[in-house]
Amino acid sequence: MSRATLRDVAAQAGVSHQTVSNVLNDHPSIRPATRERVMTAIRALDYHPNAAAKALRESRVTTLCCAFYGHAADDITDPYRNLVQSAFIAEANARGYAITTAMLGEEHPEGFEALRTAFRGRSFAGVVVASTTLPPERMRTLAAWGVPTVLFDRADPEGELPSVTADYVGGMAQLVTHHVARGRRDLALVVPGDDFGTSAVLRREGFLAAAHAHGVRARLEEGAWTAEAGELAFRRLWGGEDRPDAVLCGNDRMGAGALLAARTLGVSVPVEVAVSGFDDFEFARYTAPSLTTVHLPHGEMARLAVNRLLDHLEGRAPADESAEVRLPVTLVPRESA
Amino acid sequence: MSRATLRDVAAQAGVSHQTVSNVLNDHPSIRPATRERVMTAIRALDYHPNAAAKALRESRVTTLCCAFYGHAADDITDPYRNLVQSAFIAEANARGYAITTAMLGEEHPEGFEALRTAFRGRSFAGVVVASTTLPPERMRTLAAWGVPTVLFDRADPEGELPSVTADYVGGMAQLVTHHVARGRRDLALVVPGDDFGTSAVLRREGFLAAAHAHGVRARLEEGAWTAEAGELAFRRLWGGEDRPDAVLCGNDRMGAGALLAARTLGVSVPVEVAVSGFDDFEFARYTAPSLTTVHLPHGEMARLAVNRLLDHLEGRAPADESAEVRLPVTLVPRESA
DNA sequence: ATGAAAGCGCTAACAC
DNA sequence: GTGTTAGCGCTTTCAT
Repeated sequence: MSRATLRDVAAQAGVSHQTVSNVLNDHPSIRPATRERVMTAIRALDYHPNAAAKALRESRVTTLCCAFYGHAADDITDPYRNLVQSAFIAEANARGYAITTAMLGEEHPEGFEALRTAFRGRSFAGVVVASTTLPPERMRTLAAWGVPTVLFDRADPEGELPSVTADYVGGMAQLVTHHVARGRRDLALVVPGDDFGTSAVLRREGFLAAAHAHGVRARLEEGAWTAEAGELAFRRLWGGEDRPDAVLCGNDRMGAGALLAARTLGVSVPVEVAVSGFDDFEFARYTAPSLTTVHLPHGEMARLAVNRLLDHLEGRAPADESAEVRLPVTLVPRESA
Repeated sequence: MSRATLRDVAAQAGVSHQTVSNVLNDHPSIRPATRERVMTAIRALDYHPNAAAKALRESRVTTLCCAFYGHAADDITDPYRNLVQSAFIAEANARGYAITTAMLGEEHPEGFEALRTAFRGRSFAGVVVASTTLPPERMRTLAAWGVPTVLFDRADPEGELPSVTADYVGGMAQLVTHHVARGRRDLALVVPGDDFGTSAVLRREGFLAAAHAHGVRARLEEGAWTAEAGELAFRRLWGGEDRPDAVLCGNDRMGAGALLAARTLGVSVPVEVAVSGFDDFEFARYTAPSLTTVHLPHGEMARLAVNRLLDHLEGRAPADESAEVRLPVTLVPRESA
């Protein structure tokens, strides 16, 4: 039932186990007849090579790790993960690699230790870390550990680790321009504050710069990346005397939360206030009103990240290996703004 | 930088490599002093055991596969996957196993071959297949291949493979009772038709039985598990002369789609028609109106599935090993019904 | 073109 | 208690 080995195949085919190995690895100069005989035996015995033995002998790993970093509580339902992971898996599989997934966060530092152990123990060859908030110290640690890494959705401030990101600054600028073009003059952006996330910082900077360029008022309101945080932030903004006429949210989940708050408070969107998100996840179409947002090419980003990692691992890395690759984004106007 | 082996540690500690192995595996009767010396050497050399060598020697695998089955296009953004996978990973890690993830679907039959190859090649010890639509033939195949399997969200009609599901019938009954209690008398259920999914079949049966018990009208409208399908189904139902007064959807994504259709058509929910979903995903709170639904304990289901698989693999399987474990669900009334 | 020998890093036997 | 021997299943020399 379970195990046929190379030698079993060899015996069955009447050759040495070596020859079987050669057939399997498409070695040149195997006689077609031999090859055929071996293949028949392989099929007859339903032989499948033992991955561990192969890995051990070749000291070569064909597994990649896909690590998500964040607060478990916040991110466990984050819809962008599906898309990202699906693309990782598809792309890695296409290049002959398997994917293991890890969940990382400062609340569970043992996760990092486990990652290190797994890497040193040759359980995976390299990692893509998907996160908007990975602390720079962690990047330094990964680099120091020598783990081949590609950052996803987050650049390395030191420029040491390669990364794949989107044009957050440009996206925010497009959004601000859109709001201003529709007559908004008092914009508020809800984003996490000091969360180590250049992603948040860039969204903030893009927002402030664009608002300034247009000569409109710009203010910031703090909120985590969750729907609930968007809800609370909107309530705070609306609770004051001095209400903005557009509430931009750092992502779509927050946008959905803000829309709920508006609805609960009886605030008409987009008449009284415009609301926008960022990311363009599936349900941005299904909020009421539907959510104006910026589309990030998450699938493409994920494919790119995997390919950069694999190019590095397979030694065909380009010159700009540690650079940040920043993909363009597109404004998606809907009903909310 | 990269590799210290058992023998390096042994040399450093001045013992045989076996002793190091014994220390690592907490063998009885190692002198504390020796142990201490070995541990110091391990730390000094930053030694981490090679997973492949260990696996090869022990012919024991500590990786589990988490396979999602479905139309890639439909399911790639399915929010329930996050939750399920996070729970898989957390639970498996807690018991010392890693998780690889695979995406399966009939459009890519080579995925099944790859799964088989990986299993036979001892890349993973067992699999949890998450799917509402896995065809029974595939179950038979997995069973025939001898892959230790636990089905998630889908029972085996033959009762051969163990499964973890939720009480779809009971959930639908609760939902129907809820609608009827609020005066609805003409209920339509949108679910996939002949999709091999007992999950769909059970939802359908629960619906029909409950409606019949309450003596109200019940009809079926076909639609896949996506938001778009919910949208289209609602439009069809509303396009006819004979409109229902409640539209029950097979899941929340469809429910969100139905709500969008209602809004677009100017139909007031829940005044003119009630709408409900099933699953209770994050955004059920954020649709407008918020979506009445049935909460499935996905996290608990996932933990259970992993534990059943591991109990089986580790030989501490209970008597009812191949049974379906069906978890209770709870009605979550919101604004839409 | 094919076979024999060696060894990847580890653990399970048994000997000392 | 600790060391020696053997071998998990495979690929890489090197002979033939």
